[in-house]
Amino acid sequence: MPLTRLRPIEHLSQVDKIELRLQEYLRNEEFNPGDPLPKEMEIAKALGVSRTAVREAISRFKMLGIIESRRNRGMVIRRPDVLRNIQRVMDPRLLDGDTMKDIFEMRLVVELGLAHILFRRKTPEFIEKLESIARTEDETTDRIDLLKLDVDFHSALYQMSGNETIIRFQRMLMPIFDFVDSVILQKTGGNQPRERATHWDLIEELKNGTPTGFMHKMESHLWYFFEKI
Amino acid sequence: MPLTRLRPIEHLSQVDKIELRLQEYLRNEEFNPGDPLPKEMEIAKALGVSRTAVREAISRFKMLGIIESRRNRGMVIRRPDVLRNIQRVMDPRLLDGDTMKDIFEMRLVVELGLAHILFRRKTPEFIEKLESIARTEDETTDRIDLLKLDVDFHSALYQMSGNETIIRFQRMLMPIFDFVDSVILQKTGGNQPRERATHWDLIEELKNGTPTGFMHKMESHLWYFFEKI
DNA sequence: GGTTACTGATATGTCGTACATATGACAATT
DNA sequence: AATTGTCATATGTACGACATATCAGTAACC
Repeated sequence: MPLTRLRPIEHLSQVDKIELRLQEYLRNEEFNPGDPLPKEMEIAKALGVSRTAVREAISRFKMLGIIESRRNRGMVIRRPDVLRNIQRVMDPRLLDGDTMKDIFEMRLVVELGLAHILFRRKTPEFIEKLESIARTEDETTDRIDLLKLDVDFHSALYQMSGNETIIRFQRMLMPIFDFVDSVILQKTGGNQPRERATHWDLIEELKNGTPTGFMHKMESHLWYFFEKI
Repeated sequence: MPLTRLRPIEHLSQVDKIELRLQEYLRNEEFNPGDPLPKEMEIAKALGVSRTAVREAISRFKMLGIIESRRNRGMVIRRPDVLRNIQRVMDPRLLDGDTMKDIFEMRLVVELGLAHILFRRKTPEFIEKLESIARTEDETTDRIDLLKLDVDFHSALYQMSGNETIIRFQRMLMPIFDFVDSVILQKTGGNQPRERATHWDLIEELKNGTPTGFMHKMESHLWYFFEKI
């Protein structure tokens, strides 16, 4: 008897269904930030469900930052913070290995692609900051401190991009980077190929070189990460 | 009188406070996917609040995909889908201009950085697909269709990366890309500089060239977008 | 006249309770 | 032994009640 023909019944909870309806309602009605929403009771009546269930569904949209409710005045559409929600979920414990690998690879992609923007936005102050970090690195031997300084250096590069979304993207993914870094460090025991470009090489290229040259240096710098992936 | 010294009183709702407590609880207890959570009533008792409020807070975590509740069996920690939550929020209407600009710039960064991965993962099948799209473009004159084919071409490149997160990242940002594309198209009236690298140039480079060469071509290809930003 | 204080309607916030119901474990039946 | 019945359980849903912040309009006050 071919039971594969019997598709399992979708059984969404009431709240799930309300969530879907609201989502579609929000899309179709073309709400803009600041626009008021109907009252909870009106929505409940319209959907034929209890206010409790509606509140649970709406609470979910509050988590996403799409809806804000002003006590006793009603609810309004909010301008959501795109990255906030990922940040909440960026926990190495909760993600599987493949996803983390992908995310880390994406970091490499972004850092390579960053070159052009950096040359466009670089200033003496930023260069000075990078040099300051590199100098501190020269005086540091502790492995943990060096890892932290490495993070600082790359963070400074993101900062230089001036792109707030990219900066927050990096900050958000930091837990994953840390995790992967430490795993790789553990695997390699800290041994690095000698031909690897250093932070000083990157700075020099940034000061007197070209975007393409910088990208090559960065590629070399990140090479052994590529290898590990 | 310096009223700036008076920090406004934080008045979080009960549910907001519960949300925060749960967040910290989840982090501290080091939950892994599949781990069971205490019952709603137990949580309510422990926090000294009503079950209703607890359910509203938990409902929010269900939105993020961190918690899943199995009817009458209890709640468990779930492996969240990192990008799902952004996707829900990626609505051009809800984002402000600066954020969209940043996001679009990030797209450019990613596409430039993609070069190395592409050379590593390219196959005859993917090249053929790109050529097929480019051929269709040659036979198309309608502006809207061309825009769609352009999207297809770049989507195919993302596909080639084989990185599921990057692919979904692109798919997720599609609404923004579309929006910005159409705005730029409107501004420029479709006029493009003649020296701009074409899709055929990119394909040729991908077949017989180098990652660096490809990046240069891509840079040229995307140049007029850079200009607009 | 303009500020202050009172008052009430309103919509959200919170709670308690009751009941529905899917689920898995265990018992009963053949 | 395998299927079916039962039962306790924890979540799902609903309703009603009250608390309370907020705003609007009104009254009182100097």
